[in-house]
Amino acid sequence: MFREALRREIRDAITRAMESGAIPSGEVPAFEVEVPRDRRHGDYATNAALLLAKQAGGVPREIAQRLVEFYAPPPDRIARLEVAGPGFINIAVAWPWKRDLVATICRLGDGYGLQAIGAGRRVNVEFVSANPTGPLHVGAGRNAVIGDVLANLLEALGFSISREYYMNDAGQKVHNLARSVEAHYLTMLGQPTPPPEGGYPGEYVKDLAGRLVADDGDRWLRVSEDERLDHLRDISVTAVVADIREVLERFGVRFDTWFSERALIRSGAVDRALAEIRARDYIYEADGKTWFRSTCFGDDKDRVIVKPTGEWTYFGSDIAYHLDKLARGFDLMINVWAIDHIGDVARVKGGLAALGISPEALEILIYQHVRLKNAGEYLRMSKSSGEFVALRELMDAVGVDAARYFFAMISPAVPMDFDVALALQHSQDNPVYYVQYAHARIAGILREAAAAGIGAPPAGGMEAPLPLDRLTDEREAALIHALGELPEVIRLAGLRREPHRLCAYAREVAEAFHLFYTHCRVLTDDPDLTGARLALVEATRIVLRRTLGLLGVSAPDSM
RNA sequence: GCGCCCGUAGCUCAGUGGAUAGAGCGUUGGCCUGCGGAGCCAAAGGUCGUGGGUUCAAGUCCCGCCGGGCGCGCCA
Repeated sequence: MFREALRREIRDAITRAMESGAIPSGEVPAFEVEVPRDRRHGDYATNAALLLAKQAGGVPREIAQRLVEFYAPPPDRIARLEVAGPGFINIAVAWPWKRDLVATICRLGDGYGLQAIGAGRRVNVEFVSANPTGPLHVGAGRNAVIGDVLANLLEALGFSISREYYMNDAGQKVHNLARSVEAHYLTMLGQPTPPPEGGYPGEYVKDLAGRLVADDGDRWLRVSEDERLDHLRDISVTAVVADIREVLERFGVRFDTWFSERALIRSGAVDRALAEIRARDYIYEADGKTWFRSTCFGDDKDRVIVKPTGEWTYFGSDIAYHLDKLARGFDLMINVWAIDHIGDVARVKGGLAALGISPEALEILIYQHVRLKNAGEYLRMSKSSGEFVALRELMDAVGVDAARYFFAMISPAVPMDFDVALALQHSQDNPVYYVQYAHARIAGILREAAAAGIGAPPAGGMEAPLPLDRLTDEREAALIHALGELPEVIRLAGLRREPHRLCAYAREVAEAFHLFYTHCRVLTDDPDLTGARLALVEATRIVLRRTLGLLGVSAPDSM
C-alpha cells in the first residue's frame, strides 16, 4: 500500500531531478523500496541514490540529498526523510497516512490486497497429478498445497486461474494395478495367484478385489483375460481416483478439470501431435522405433516416442497434453512437479519447441521431496514398498490446518523433513496456532464489544469518520506497518512462485498484533480511543483472515 | 561422468546485492488486580560448507572444491 505510492513518488522525484539537472540524467534505475532490517532506520528505505551513483557517476550521498530535496512530500504523509549510511534514503511514514490505511482496509474488507497485475491472463495450474494407482502419499500433500496456494495467489493478482489434475490412466502403471487386483480376485475365488511383477502391495488392492467378488462373484472368471483386465483397470482407476478426489477435497483442494490421458489418446490428439512434429522433420524411424530428435533441443540423446509395440511412451502424450492446454486458450501453463521429474523438464520443453512453442509458455515449479521422520528414523516412502504414509493418515493425525500450513511454510526448493512423532505429540506447538490464536483473540474482542453495546466498525462502509487520530502508540504504528505489507507479500509470493512467504507474513502480523494486545487495551471507557482501536483490530482481522484464506487454512473465531 | 537443486544457531527453516544475518522449536530466567497466558519480556546460542573472484557493498552474483538430494528408462 505504502510501497506502491512511495515507488511512484520516488520515480517522479528522480525524473524531476534529472530534468532540472540536479542529478545526471539517464534511465531511471530499478530501485527498491524496502523495509530496513533495523527499524530504527524508519518504515522504508530506498537504494535509488546508490544505483544512480553507480549508473551515472557521482557521490551517492550527494545524489541522495538532491533526491530528498526534489521529493518534498507533504508532511501529513512522510514524517521524515533522511540520507543515511552509504546513500540510503530512509523514510518514516507519518501518522495520518498510517491512519488512512486502517480506514482503507476496513472499507475494502476482503478486497484488500487484490491487484490487477494479471489483467485476466489465463493461467493453467496443473498439480498433484499422481498416478491413479493408489492412495496419495504425503509428498502429494506438499504438491497440493504448493499448487493450490500458488493458484490462490495468482487469482488475487488478477490472473484467471484453472486448476487441473492430469490422470495418467493409460499405460503400464494402471495395467499393473489391474494385475494386482486380479491376483487377489483369482485367489479369493479359489485360484491361488501370486502378486504380479511390479504390482502394488497395499491393502486397498485387496479391498478392490473383495468388493468385486461381493458385487459380481465369479463373473469375471468366465471372460477372456483381456476383457477381465480391462474391466479391472476401469473399476480400479475409478475407485482410486474417487479416493484421491475425496482426500483432496477434505484437504481443501478442488480442481476445475480432471484430465484423462486415455481420453487424450483416444481422441487422436497424440497422433496429430506426432504428425505435426514429423512434418517439421524432428522424427525418424530406427530399430523399429520412432525417435524424437531431442538432441536438437539440448538433450544428450534422442528419445523414443513410439515403442516397437506401437504404444506411446509417456513423452508423446505429454506433448499432446500440453498442446491441448494451449488449444484451450491458456496464456501460461504452470506445472508443479516433484524433484524426481527434473530430467523431464528440458525434454517436454524441447518437444514443445519442436512445435514452435516458446519455452516460456510452460513453467515448471520443482519442489523437493518430503522425508518422513519418526523418532529420528527416516521412513522409506514409495507405493511399491507399501511402507508409505498416506496423506489421509497425516491429515487425520495433525489436522488439515496444521498440515497445510506446514507444507506451505517451507520453500519448495528445500527438502522437507516431516517428523511425524513431533507433529503428533506437539501439534499444539505448530506455528499455525500462533496465527490462528491471534485471529481468535480478535474475534473475542469484537464479541465483547458487541455484548457491551459498543459498535464495532462495520467491515463494509465506514461512513462515520473514525477517531483514528487517537492511534498514537508505537505498537499500533508497528501493527499498521505490518498490515500495509499484504499487497507486496501477495505480489512477491505469487510472481516469484514462493507461497512460503505467506506463512512468514502471517506470523509477522500475528506477532505485531499480540504485542499490541499486551500493551494497548482495546475496550476502554474512552469511546474515541476504543473506536480507533476497534478499527485497527478489525483491519488486523481482515488481513489475518485474508492471509490464512490464501493458505487454505481456517481462521477460527474461537479455539 | 554429465545436468538441476540444497548446504545459514543444538534441531527445523526465513533472508529483495545494502546498514549490527533473523524466526520457530529446544535451553535458562522473568510477567496472570480489566478485552482469551495457545500470549508477552529477557538471556544464551553463528568462521552463513570451503577457497578464490566481481562490487563502494556478497548469506545473496560468478568460478573451483567438499558434503548431501534428485535425475540421466523403450517406467509414468
